[in-house]
Amino acid sequence: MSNQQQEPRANGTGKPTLRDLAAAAGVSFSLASIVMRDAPGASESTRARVKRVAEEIGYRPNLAARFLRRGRSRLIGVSYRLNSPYLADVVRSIYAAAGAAGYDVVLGGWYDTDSERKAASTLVGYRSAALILVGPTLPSTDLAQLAEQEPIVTLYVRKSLPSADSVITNEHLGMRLLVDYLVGIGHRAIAHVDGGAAVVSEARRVGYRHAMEAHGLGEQVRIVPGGETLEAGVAAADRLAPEAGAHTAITAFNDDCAHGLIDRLESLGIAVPGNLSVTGFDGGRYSTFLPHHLTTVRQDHERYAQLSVQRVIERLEHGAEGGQHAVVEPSLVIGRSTRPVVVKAGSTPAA
Amino acid sequence: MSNQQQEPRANGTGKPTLRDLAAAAGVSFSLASIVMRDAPGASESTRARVKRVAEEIGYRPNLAARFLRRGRSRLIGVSYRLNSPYLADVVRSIYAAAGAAGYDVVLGGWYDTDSERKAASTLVGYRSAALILVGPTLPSTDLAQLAEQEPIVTLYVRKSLPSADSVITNEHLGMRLLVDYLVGIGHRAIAHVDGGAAVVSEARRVGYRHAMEAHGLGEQVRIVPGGETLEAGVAAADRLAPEAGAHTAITAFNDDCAHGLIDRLESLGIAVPGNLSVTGFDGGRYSTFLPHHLTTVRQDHERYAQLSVQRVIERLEHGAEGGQHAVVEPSLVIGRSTRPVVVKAGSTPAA
DNA sequence: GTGAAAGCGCTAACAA
DNA sequence: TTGTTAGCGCTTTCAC
Repeated sequence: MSNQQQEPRANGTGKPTLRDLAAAAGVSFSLASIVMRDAPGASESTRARVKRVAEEIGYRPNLAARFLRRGRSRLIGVSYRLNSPYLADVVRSIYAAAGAAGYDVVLGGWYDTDSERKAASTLVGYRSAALILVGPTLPSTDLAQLAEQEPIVTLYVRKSLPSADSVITNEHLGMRLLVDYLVGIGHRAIAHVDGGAAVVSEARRVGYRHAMEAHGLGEQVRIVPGGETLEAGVAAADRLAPEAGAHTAITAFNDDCAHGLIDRLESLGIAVPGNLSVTGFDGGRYSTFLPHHLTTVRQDHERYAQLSVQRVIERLEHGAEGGQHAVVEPSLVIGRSTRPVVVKAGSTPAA
Repeated sequence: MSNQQQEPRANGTGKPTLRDLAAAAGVSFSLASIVMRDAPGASESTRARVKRVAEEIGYRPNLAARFLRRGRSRLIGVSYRLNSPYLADVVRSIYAAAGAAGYDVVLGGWYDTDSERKAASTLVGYRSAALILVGPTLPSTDLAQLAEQEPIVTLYVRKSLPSADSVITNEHLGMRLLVDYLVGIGHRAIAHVDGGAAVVSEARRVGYRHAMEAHGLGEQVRIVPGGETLEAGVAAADRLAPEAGAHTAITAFNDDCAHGLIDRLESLGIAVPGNLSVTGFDGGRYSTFLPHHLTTVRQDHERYAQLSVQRVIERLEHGAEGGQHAVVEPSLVIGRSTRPVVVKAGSTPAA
């Protein structure tokens, strides 16, 4: 039918341009543009025809040109650590939330602080309108620099920057849920494996301490050096083994740490939860995973996504100020890594 | 010192442009451009000064403008399924390999076939020079359409398209390694839990069958319906339980399936590896994870990344034809989910 | 509905 | 080293 079988102009990229599309569809350049961006000003029939031709010749709007021309874009840059299944969940939800609000998402993946810096820089280079940094490890100075460029919101991590927003977990509550639960099933001697250099270590440590004190167990507070990895959990187990009898439960810094801890404890002949109850923290995809079925606290990743996107939109569209910090409440998940304290015959449960 | 404290022009985005940078640094527009793209033609001292000023005023090259102007870009689009820790590994390695070759990477995350289609489309919209599709689920028709636009290479999955490249696993070898190992430690009655609709199911199933036949165990071949998820593994365990005594080992379709299988078997009182040995397939980050220490085959994700990037470059820079399929050999990882067959007193090991 | 025109920020080639 | 220039492909405004 179309007797104007014209080939895409050799324009360097080999790909058809809007001008090619207009020619192929027999409409004006402007009309083609109107159709492709779903703007008003074209009849339904033309619209359908142009779209069909676009499909035929494989035309796709050049996003670089579009963004360039549009200036400030409806683009949210999302930077996140590859390789972390927990975070991937939230990224997925950000896609959904942003899409619903008419924003596009551009991803920047990273795996260490250097690559994170580069990823953020690239995202800014794309002239994203705002940045969502998922679990950033960047120091405040870098973050401050980014915050000067565009609104940023950090997820899971709160940095003390006047202009950055954040969505974070109520770490204290999380630890309290865990300790309350353990105390509720009879534990008293509960130790905590610390997160070391991890950003939220202190919050969890303090949360643990407060929760213990709230139960009048201040004397029982015991904090063991640890970290946020499987390996750190393994090392902590070695550290704990000599004093095995002294505790009946351990709150590990996070799920990975708990997994490492449990694995090593069992190798050392200390059964979990038989001899010792262990809890995690995070509630990611793999944490309540078979077969440990960790007792842990779960985070509602979708909520994080919604809050962060909402925040971005408030700042972008309603000119809201930065510096707000939303707090998400975690919830307790009871697994099989904990069990009630067995009261020895003849002894009385402590007060 | 710099008495030309001029504010960034209000250009809509609020961000400094190259022109602002040139003015702030007191150099010409062209020189600033030369410095920012590390092109020859500027003295070291100027270079340093311009870079410093760029830092000061927070100048970042507008990537959209740069790509637009450059036409065909040194940009590789990588589409991958969010939420899969295995794949994130390879994405990370693609970053490294691409970076080393002077390419940038733009990520497209997805979570179902629809969003995968959209992600791929966006990547093309960015005028990426080539596409690496990690574990695509897109049907061949979509892939063919993409392949018309630019070179594509599919990872882990081979589709029968004349123009697409792929990097895939030697599934047959993987299954053979597993079966050989099991037979070597005395197993004869080895069943296979199938992957169902998964793309590579057939290859693994056939690999299993061939390996069994190679050992003269064709009679023992038993294939149980399964799938690629934890849940599928659980269901398969239920299916296998009634005939528990009939097998001494199971090769599960993949690691997730194996995990589900083991977890359910143990709940049913069938110890792994005590009563039954189980193997996985994949070797991702979480598969040889504590505490199952699955016996499985591992894939060298870095190798996939290197091969795919190399392929992209061959096509882009040396005009190579598509349609090549690189095969990566997996390697056996011996864990704790398998153990030698215990020969019952009075019986003789079968021939 | 059309057609013209300006210009987003940049690269790259050129002459000075 | 500099300044100039011509676009990359698109959006958007305007008069027709």
